[in-house]
Amino acid sequence: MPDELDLVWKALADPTRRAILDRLRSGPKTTTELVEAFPNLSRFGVMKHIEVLREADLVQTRDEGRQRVNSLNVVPIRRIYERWVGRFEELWSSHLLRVKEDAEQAGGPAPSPRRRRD
Amino acid sequence: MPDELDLVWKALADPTRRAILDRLRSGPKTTTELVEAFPNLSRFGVMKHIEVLREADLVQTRDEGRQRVNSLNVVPIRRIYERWVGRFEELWSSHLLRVKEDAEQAGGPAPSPRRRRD
DNA sequence: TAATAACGTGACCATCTGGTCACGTCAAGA
DNA sequence: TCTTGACGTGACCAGATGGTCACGTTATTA
Repeated sequence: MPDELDLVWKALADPTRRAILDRLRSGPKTTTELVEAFPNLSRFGVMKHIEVLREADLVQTRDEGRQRVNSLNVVPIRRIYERWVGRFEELWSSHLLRVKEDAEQAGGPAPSPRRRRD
Repeated sequence: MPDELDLVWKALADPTRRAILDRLRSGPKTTTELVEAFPNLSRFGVMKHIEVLREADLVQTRDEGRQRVNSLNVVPIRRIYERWVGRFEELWSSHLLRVKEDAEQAGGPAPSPRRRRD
């Protein structure tokens, strides 16, 4: 059952597209600026990725003269977190509860929840 | 450039696979139990999805007699949150500052982003 | 106006992906 | 033992995806 965030998930599935979003975190960029950031891809390749991101509403564009400015839209990422990742977050914190002594030693946010002794 | 979490992203890109993970949140399930949850798919279709999830380490399996028990592993989801979503979270909270009133309205069903520490 | 720089479109192709099926293996119970 | 039920493997197919290119349009600037 594809939900309405499916386009977003599909867009995020590609490493190049995630890299583009990473670049846009520091601020809007023109298409050529983005293209130059990926020397191993052609202009069209990058443009296609931008288009996919645009259809997922992860990137918004506005034309400025003869160039196009692409800016990041964080809302869909937030939605994915709220509606999906968050529910699993509850689960991994309850895991922490189960192995509480461990968690309190590790100090919580430490990336060492590897222990699953059940 | 595909990072080591690429398999996880790719696995999450499919709505059926996300649905499987959703089912596993309530506890481990045998393969046939999962198959029965998706009447519109054949057994092999579901099994292929499980295999993809297994390769991404999102699902762990153990054999019990002639049946196989599939259980959820939240660690990769947590990693994705920590290494990727979290960085955008900073961005959307600064956005929140900028359009604060809007954010407080829209923040309804959100599990209140309590984790903001780095 | 002419040249160039920035972007868009459509066609095209190889590979990946989601799905099916035929057939085979292994374990439990009559 | 023989049958049945649960799962696995490999082949196969249609459609999606990631990538290229030739060519066209629009806007700046000399």
